[in-house]
Amino acid sequence: MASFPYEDSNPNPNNLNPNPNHYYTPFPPILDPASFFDFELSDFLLFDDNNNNNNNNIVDQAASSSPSMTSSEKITGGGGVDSSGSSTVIDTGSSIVVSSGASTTSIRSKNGEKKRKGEMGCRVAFRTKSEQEIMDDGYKWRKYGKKSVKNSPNPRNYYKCSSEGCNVKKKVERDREDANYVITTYEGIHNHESPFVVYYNQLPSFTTSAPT
DNA sequence: CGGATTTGACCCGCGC
DNA sequence: GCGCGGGTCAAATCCG
Repeated sequence: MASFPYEDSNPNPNNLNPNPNHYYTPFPPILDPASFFDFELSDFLLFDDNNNNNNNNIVDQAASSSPSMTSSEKITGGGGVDSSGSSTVIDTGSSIVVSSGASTTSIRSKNGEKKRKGEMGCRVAFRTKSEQEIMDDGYKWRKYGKKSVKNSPNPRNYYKCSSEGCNVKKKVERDREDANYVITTYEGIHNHESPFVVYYNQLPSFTTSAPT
């Protein structure tokens, strides 16, 4: 497997992950994504709030303008997450983008105090070809909102990680151009292990090392 | 019956 | 200042 950036052993001192004790992205170390996920991984999108002022448009660009290769070029060329850029490309035409979360947009917490989105940690968006919008990524999510999106016939669903004390959120929406694709955006970093990982590590026939 | 989901209302930032 | 759009809340409802 190409080197996904979700491993916590990233030696890069510029690693944007504020919490090196956990996975760089919300993904558990799935050994065989093709079997674990019932969808075709088609397009990863990179957010780089530090280097790109308009990073929020990346999803829109990838969603509205069909060629997914453009997003790949952004990632490899920008190298916002890892200057080497090599870890961002996972497959031809597919790329992953992780944001450090430096957005200045304020959000409101329950008690009324404001937080910056940047404090949410990294943000990861990717597009997948799937009939299902709900993808089991090993974490337990609780739906807390649904909104129709402008210029899109498809609603956007909002989920929070149901683990206590974990503020990771994800948004799921269908590609406005191609309903066969689902755009998933993760915000924040889990402060706990994936239940899948815990279970996985307990299996006697497997160790923590991932196969090649 | 308890937890998850639904869904309309509400809040806030931003652009005009 | 106002309207729009995105994001969140929370009561009602659903479901196992």
